[in-house]
Amino acid sequence: MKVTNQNLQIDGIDKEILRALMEDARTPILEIARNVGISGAAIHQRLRKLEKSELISGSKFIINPKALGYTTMAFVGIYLDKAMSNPEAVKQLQKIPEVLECHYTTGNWSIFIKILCKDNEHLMHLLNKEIQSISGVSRTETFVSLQQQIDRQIKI
Amino acid sequence: MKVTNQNLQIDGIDKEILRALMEDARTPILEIARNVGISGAAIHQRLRKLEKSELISGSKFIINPKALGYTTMAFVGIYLDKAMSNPEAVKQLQKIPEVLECHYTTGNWSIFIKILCKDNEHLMHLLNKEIQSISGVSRTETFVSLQQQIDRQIKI
DNA sequence: GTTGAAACTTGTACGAG
DNA sequence: CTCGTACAAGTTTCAAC
Repeated sequence: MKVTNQNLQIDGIDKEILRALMEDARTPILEIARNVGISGAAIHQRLRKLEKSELISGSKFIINPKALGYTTMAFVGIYLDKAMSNPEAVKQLQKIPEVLECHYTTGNWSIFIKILCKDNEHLMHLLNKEIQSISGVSRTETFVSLQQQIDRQIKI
Repeated sequence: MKVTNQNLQIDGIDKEILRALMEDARTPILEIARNVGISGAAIHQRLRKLEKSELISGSKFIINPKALGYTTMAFVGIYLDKAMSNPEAVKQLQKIPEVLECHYTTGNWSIFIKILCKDNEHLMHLLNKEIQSISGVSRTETFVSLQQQIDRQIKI
């Protein structure tokens, strides 16, 4: 079965390859080849095709933030003064390493971010000192994640 | 119960290893060794130590959802009826592949999720058909991410 | 902790079906 | 698109420092 998305053609074998690598980026090509039942060279060539298309945007080691003492995740909705340009605020947020995601969203807030901190004190410092001190930020609304029950990529 | 290992000792070399692998999980050990200036065997041993500690929770290929036609990311705050148990709702959300993250948060909402969809029609379907039909869900509030400007892991 | 070397496994290129 | 082969490169183990 072939699925066409834009100009990209991904068949079942490509999906197998991606699924294996999405789970563990260091899975050897030859191991995938054995599981799928075609030669390593074929897998290799398909991988190159997939990389050349923009389907694969990289591979990453995932570190466990808890092991580093980062136990508190929170989402913060940020209100900006009308005069304040969004890109300028993002530039400032970029400098705060605890900011993991930053979105320009519809709705109440100008900016919506995900942050990771060590404890409540750390969270308070981030909110009151780091984020509130960015010029243009007028107000924030914070939601602490008590537990993350799902964390995954889109299914292929 | 396992206690998070706070007395983990990470030196500069470990950090170099992690930084290289966080950027590209397929970076060869020997390449890291050359950059750091110690032998491949030493890097290998350190990596095993890091993997045995719970600092590394895996490695993943990152696929670009846009190449699959998923262009719209949104956050949805979900209100649950008081009678509804959170775990049951999460179980239902787990079945929806477009739900990438699910958090139990403080604040207005019982559940806060991140979803990825192909277009506005798809988004509407998810909200009105998939999510609203979960028993116990009373109301939702949606924030569409028009642009994601930051996406990264915690700095080490 | 680190090392180099040995033994083994993978990655990659290429010609051919 | 796939394969087999062949060589380069990376991984893993281990005795020894």
